Amino acid sequence: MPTEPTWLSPREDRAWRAFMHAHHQLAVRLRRHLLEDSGLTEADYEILAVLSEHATGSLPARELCALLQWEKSRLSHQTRRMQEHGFIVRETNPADARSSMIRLLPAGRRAIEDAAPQHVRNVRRHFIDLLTPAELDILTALNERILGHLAEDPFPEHSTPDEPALSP
Amino acid sequence: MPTEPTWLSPREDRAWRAFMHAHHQLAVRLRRHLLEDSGLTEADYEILAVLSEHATGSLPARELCALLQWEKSRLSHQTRRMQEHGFIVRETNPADARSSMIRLLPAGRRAIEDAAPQHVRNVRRHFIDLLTPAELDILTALNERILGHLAEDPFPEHSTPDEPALSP
DNA sequence: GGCTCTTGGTTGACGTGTCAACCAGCAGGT
DNA sequence: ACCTGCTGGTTGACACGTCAACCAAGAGCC
Repeated sequence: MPTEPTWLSPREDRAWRAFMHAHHQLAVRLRRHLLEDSGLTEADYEILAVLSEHATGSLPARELCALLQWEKSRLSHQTRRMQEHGFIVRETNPADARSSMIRLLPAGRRAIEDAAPQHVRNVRRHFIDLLTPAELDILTALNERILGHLAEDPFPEHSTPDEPALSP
Repeated sequence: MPTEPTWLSPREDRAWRAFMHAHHQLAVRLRRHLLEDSGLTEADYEILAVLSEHATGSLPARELCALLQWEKSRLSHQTRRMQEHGFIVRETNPADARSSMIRLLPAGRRAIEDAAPQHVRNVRRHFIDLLTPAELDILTALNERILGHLAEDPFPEHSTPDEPALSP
């Protein structure tokens, strides 16, 4: 039987490059627009978007992590910076002394409310408006298939990094 | 006339999230595989791939920049690191004393030749194999449309950063 | 109560990418 | 020749994300 070819065919290669490139270029463009007309980073925006969608404007860090699919250390660094900018505060959770609550401050709410409309316009301009509704649905289906496959085929976990597994 | 809605519809939002997420998750996965089974970074891989495709194994930095669509400073940092790893050397270009040539070293060629087959397998496993040829072509067309739009609608250039435009 | 295990979060170090500044060398005009 | 501008490349400072180590507080069990 023929083994799988080592290389991608020109057509496959083109598909692969287009896929990676399109996303990357689009992400770069949107980041620059966002930063230029609102001073927010993509990371800032994501945090503020999630927080502002929650009535209380306050979430445990753990939940933020889960919603954003971020590593906890990344969230910790990011929230420290945002606290210095006055967008949020980290306060201790009375229900669990280990946990910390991330609370949206007025400055943070103002920032996201100022930034969001223009950002959404840019998403439309560079993505949504280029596709018919049917194409949009196809694209969603294919991308979700890729995501689904990644989810059900997890990365081989790195044999717990904490305990160094020594024999004294 | 109805103005454009400020927010994305649920369907649009889903499409947008799937697009961004699928690419990001896939990129993360491939980076981890690559690093784990060949010790190469994505950036290393890209450089080595381009160099190894050229018969001479040597290119002016400027051309590498253009091929990879990288910033020149990024290339400079990256090539310095890779020179320290012994994958490449930077040598002066006899034809133009400003320019520097990036030359692939044997260790670099060995590295890319060892890494490529497994990397291609991973691209197939997590991307190509999930799609029928027809779907692959559709996806290519849509992604290339997005790329084309970005290309013909360039980011408003930042009023030349170098000259500070002062009035003495 | 004590003992261990787990969970939630922080920190520091490191590799990477971007930006602005800088510098040397080429090119064009006079 | 000279001056001016442009081009190719390097550097340093900074923001970001990942990893491993660490710490403190809960949970489970004797």
